[in-house]
Amino acid sequence: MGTVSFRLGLLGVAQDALYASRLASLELKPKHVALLCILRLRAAGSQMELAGLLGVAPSLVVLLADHLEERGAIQRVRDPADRRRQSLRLTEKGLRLLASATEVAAELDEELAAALPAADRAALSTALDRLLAASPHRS
Amino acid sequence: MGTVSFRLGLLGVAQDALYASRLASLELKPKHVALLCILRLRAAGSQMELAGLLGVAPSLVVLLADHLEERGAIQRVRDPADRRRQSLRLTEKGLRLLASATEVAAELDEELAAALPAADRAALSTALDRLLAASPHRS
DNA sequence: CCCGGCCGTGCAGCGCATGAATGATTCGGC
DNA sequence: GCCGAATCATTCATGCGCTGCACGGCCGGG
Repeated sequence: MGTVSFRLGLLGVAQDALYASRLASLELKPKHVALLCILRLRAAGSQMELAGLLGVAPSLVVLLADHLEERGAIQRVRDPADRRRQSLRLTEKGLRLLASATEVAAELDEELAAALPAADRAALSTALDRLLAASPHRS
Repeated sequence: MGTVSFRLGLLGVAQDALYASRLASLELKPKHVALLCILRLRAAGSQMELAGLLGVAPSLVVLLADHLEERGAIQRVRDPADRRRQSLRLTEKGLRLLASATEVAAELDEELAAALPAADRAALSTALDRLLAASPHRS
């Protein structure tokens, strides 16, 4: 199996599971972090838009947002221009929560780095960046 | 989110889902391919061992092996030395099936390569190799 | 020979995610 | 200005992958 995509899938799924377990103490899942991450750099217009960016069904965004709202990490604000839409806003608490989640990911990075020469680390990072930028649901 | 692990997880999960959908025509899932892949380069001693290598529960290996056996891709052979164990053997048909699955993955690689300079491609490949080699369930 | 432990297997349950149905809201045609 | 079609958020029922547990067959030491 010399294919990149297959190995990328294997490692990615494993990494996702690992990250999920480490995230348990924060009572979050990777998908929640992804949502917060998107909100941080581009304030979302609607949940539909988020569903597209995340690549999941709109009904799932509802559940994710519910959980984050209960936690006080985000606010649901009815768009005054179009009262069907809910604009999700990141709160201070949400920003701190995202920082904690990022911290956890940084710890994983260190463990990953232990098995990877510094040169490979940088190359991997830029490669992932470019793939993510070209990905259908970019973030 | 500058962390490598998080982006690796995102892309990996997406790639896995994409690969799964492309694999539908072969009536296989990525986990099946992973199993075949392991069998190809190290003939497995027991299903327990495979469960460890795949990082899944032993009862799942049963289902995966069932499906592959019905397809004639593998054979279950009772280990004569220890009749509790089942030695899984890759058949000719299984080898061809794995080749088809690899072909599908290669097509995905081309699509991936379209968004990635050749230099990055090679760097990504070696990085994934090293991470996989250092991974708890190495294959 | 028997008993504790391991292997494979069947089964029930859990969690994530989807798709269809509902209700509220907006927009376009006339 | 009104009415039907389209859109958004939400809920619910469903499917599916995976796990944990219990059972039966099989091994090795006492």
